[in-house]
Amino acid sequence: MPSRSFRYPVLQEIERPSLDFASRMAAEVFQPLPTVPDHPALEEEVLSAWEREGTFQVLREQNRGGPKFSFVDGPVTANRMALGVHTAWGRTLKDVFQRYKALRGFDQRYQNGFDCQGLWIEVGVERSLGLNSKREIEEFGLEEFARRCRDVVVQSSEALTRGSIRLGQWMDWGRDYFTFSDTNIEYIWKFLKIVHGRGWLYMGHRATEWCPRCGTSISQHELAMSGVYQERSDPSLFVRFPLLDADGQSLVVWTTTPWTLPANVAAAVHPDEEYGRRENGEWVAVKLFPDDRFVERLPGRELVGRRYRGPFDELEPGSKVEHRVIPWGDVTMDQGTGIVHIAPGAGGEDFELARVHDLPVLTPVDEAGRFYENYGWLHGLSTTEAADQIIGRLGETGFLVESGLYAHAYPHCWRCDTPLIFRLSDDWFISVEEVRPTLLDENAKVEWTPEYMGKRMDDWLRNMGDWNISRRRYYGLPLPFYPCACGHLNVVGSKAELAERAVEGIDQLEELRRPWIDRVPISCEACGEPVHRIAEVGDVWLDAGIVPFSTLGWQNPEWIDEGYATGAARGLTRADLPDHGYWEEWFPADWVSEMREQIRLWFYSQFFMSVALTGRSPYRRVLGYEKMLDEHGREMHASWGNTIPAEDAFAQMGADVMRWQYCAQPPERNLLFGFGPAGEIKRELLTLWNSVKFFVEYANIDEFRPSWSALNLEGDLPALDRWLVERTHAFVRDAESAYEGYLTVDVMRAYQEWVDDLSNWYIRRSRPRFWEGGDRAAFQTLWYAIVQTLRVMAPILPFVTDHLWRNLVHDGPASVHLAGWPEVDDPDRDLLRDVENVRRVVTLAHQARNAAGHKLRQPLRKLVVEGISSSHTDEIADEVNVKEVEFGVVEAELRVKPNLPALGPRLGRELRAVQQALQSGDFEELGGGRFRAAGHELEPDEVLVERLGTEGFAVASADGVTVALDTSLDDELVLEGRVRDLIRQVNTMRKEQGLALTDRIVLTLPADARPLLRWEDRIKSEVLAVEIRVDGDAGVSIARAS
RNA sequence: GGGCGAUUAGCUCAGUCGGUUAGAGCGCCGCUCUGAUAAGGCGGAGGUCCGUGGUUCGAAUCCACGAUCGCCCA
Repeated sequence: MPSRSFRYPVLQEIERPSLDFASRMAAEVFQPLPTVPDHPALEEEVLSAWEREGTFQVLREQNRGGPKFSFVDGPVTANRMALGVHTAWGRTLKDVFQRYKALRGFDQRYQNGFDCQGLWIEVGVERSLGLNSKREIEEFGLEEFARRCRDVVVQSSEALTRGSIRLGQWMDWGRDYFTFSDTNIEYIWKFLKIVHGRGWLYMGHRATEWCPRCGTSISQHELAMSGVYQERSDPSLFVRFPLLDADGQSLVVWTTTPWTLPANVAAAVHPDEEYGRRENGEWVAVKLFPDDRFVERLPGRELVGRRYRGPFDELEPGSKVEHRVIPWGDVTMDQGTGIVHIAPGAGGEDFELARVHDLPVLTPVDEAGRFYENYGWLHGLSTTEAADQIIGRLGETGFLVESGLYAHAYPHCWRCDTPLIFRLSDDWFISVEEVRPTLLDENAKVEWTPEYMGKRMDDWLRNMGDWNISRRRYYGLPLPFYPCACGHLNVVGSKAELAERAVEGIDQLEELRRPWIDRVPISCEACGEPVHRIAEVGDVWLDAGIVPFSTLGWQNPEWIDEGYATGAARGLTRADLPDHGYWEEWFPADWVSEMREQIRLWFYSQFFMSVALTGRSPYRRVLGYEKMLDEHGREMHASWGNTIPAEDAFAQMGADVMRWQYCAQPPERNLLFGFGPAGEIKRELLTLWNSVKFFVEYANIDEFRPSWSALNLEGDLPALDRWLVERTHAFVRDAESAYEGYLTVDVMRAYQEWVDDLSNWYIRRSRPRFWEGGDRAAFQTLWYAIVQTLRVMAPILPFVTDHLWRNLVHDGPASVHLAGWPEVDDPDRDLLRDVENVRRVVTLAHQARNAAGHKLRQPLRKLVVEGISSSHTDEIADEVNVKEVEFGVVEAELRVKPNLPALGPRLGRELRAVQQALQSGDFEELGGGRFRAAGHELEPDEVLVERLGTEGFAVASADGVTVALDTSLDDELVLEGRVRDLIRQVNTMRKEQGLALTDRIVLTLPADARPLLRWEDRIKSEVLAVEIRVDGDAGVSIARAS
């Protein structure tokens, strides 16, 4: 191939910070590397270097004014006292892409956020205080309770920050947003007021999932959190409802919630399904009991309207109800009886049916899930306590047909794990109907990775109900709703408005929070009478969803330094409240990333709020990722002992290894995280480490001094060096497109292939050039390739890359993270392909050697290669240890195979005959690479020619390439083989005796080794011997020369 | 019940547009190379590509039906 003049690319020169100048000048040599890196130790060193040199600040300064990359961090709930390895996954991804964008010169905000309110925090405090109900919290005192909650946030945010820094995450620590700041709360108030202005806000009475322990309803998206649905056994009851107008006949219903039976008002049948009456008078759906005998059959619609006696009509609420049969198209025929017990006060769909059919609504249990007084003997019992008694009672009254147990997935409270019940409650909602079409349109513009997550969002947006925003709790956003007896709903939109309209109590308002805010009544804007706030607090996802507005200063007229640090956040952060111009610059986010369950949580809440306020999505692009499991694929549970605290992972594998594990993971699959995979990763990292170690050892010996500023050398490079440079450029390009696609897994794949090429081809091929020294091109090329790769991998492995960078780059940027992204030319793909071919040939030749039983140390005469050509004959000869490489026809039995992609379309059905003829050797050679078989003439590009073995040759074939190794030996070859054996033996001895690479020796050989002295010079130079002595019948021995 | 996805070696997973002998890593066995390597290379054992049917010269790949698992919704 034509020699190609190579030009080193000009690398971006960046002035390095002066504070490091002195220490750089002192480092005159490369620091020798230990055999194995101690990741945790070197990471601590790098962390202190970053700290000492202010590397992150320098980076931000360097990129100031550059193009903007807007990332908004989803807040992490500040309730845990240590970083978890699953949180570290997300934080790693966020950090990787921020670091990548920083290398590309992007200006970024780097604001971290904490979620500070809501049940998660409350429940933790309740536990630590030993409180177990809302009543006990109120007795404890809401003021002190609020302070305890804040303490949790303070401690947790410190712990999470420490862990994140250790992970290598670069954020603007100290300017974090805390969602419990008054500023954040005020922004939500503003949002709610706008929403109210559009008429979307309403108080609804509906059945919702309810946690009896927390005493609050649970929203649809809280049900989406992982761990909510758990397997559980419930009673399975078949219950008889006697028909009033037909003696001896009854409807049979099936239920798994006995406690709802006292609230029964109706029974639903499918109007179009067939129902049958058994001999004993029981009506059920025919389809569900196909083997039963029925004395009468009716379509469901003819049962509609019939009245029956309720199961607990002896209790006051049931006695007042006229129980009847209603039609319902959603009655399913897969389990139960086909007749559904309807209790509108205790079931979601039941409640909807009550509206349609104008049914009475019975609410059997209170906030704590206990029966109300008018339920007589059930009064005060919890739903589970009541179940047994209800079943017993049904047995006594003859209503019970059958009882058993039923295992199913049942929802539990996402925080306290209590089984949820359905309960009617008054909750505040935001209607979504009007904005739903815009939500769908906007979501279609968002680029989701993986794509199916966007579809999930779309499904959710299509099907979600109105947003239940109220919670009957304490430590949360105070909903600014002041309903007046006059019928007017006052919604306060800001602290200033509150102060203006306050009737009293404004002076004691420490924070916009219960209990202080509840002491501030305002005057009704309609009638002027004093009105009080409702007691409810807001859904935490309002807190997180407003972040793209509250932290960026939306509609804020003037920038306020540290203006975000208000209320409970005062003293915790120095975050500013920017002005509206800033918001315009940074909104919407270019990219956000969280785990998949956030689709219905944070991805949704901010999306909803943003579309409501601006008509636009708050983000352009999303990276979602799946779940973390242990290395065997099981869920991580503290009780199973398979959780890994991030602290342990930092100490035992190191942050880079963790980050590798996270980044090697395709986001659409669950991550199997653990120490086993970490061990593999450590081994893989070793290859790069050892490559650098190799470079450092010989560069020190050779006193090689790379120069960052003189990288733009011109001139021809030896072919192998040119190849490594092109190979590295190809890697840079591949990594670049992987990063741009937000797929770290592709960066890792490209890196692993590159390292293999570096270590198992370039370095292995080049070793003698480094031993001999003086080959500037070799050192320069290896240095260049490693240094470029460090830059590419710096976002993923920020510690080990910087550690190596600081050792290798003496006059360039002080840190790899300040070095920018390598600018490279398009790689020479022809050259890369050529070397790939060489490696294919070498692999085949090694196979052939293996088959022939000749060790690689034994030189052979000739290798013949057919089916491929290459200019790299010397390299092949050297790798295969043969004297001669010949490209041409292998003199051996032909094997011809059809080239299917070429022949298939042309021959169609005839192909099979040709294939068979070729396989059985029934073909004619026409010359020029053409063949005739089964009556068809085959062109050269329509066949693949391979060769089978032949006398005196070892042959190997694959994919149309054949190599034949001449296996005959002569005295000369045998002698040379012995020489190589000896060299290897001596070098092993050198190593065993601990000689330095540069030590010279005196070699003593036994007499029978005398013939080897024909190669004396070669032996001397390869084992660094100054003298070879021959000494009778002693063995081989060495001594260090003085 | 509806939707989405998956099912490939002992384990974890690749497998491009339908194409020749279905691959990798780890683990196991044998051999080998080594002057950076605790690595590397070569070979072996190990496969009902979930099943059935279809389309096609040709199916792990496309289509249909079914099974199992996971996730989401109800």
